[in-house]
Amino acid sequence: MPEFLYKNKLYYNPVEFAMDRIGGTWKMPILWRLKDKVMRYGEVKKDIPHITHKMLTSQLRELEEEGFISRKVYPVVPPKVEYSITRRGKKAITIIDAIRNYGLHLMKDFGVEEKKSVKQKKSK
Amino acid sequence: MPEFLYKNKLYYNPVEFAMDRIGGTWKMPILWRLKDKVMRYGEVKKDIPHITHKMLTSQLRELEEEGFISRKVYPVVPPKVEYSITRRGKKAITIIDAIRNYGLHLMKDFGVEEKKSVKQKKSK
DNA sequence: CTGGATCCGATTTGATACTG
DNA sequence: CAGTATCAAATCGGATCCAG
Repeated sequence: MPEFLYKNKLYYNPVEFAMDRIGGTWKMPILWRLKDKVMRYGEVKKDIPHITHKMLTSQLRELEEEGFISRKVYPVVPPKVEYSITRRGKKAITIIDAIRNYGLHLMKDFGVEEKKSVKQKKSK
Repeated sequence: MPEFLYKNKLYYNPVEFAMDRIGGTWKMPILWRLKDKVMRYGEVKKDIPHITHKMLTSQLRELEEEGFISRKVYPVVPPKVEYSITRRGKKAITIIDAIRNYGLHLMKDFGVEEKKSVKQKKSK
């Protein structure tokens, strides 16, 4: 089994490495929203209603540090900050799209309905 | 944003649903090993050296409960248990393969060597 | 408006001991 | 050999307050 270190953490396979970069609950949803538009902090926050302030800032920070998005600060008052996707981030969109489609397939397979406020199973 | 319930947990998108089924540190590596062969508990354990006994049993249990693998117990002493991949698990292999390839791409992009050599850490 | 820091409970994971 | 139980450590996430 291949194993390697990155940022002082030991990884056992490429899947784990990829998931540490763009995995977790929020990174993919954030990247997905930035895939074809520049957005301000508040816009992203509004677009992902359930994310907390703490999680959004920390996840944006990590995505920026690892080069998936870029951050542009306008020196105005009040502050204005715009986030946009980078080339590396665009590459991630490809796999996110694949995972998303697989997720939709799985939901169907498990009989889960993708509808707001509806919590029932589909009869087979 | 679509949202739905499954097993009393609230999901906000298909990606999150998929990752909850086959994500985490160990599920994909386990499925990957079972993709074309039947293996006993001890064989999987040996093949994934760093996984702890507790994590392997719990992850195998979850994968079984959600239909990605099946478990066959031989009523002998000492116990013999074989794990094999199901149709649903095979479907997962497709996306795992894609994520794995993306991970390899990312590693190259980040300049990480897929060898047991110790790579230099980056400052945060 | 954006972001950082702190407290703290919840969840996850590892180590270890025990069982048939 | 395969699996279960328990305790403790580590990590994660939410709420809240402060700052430029």
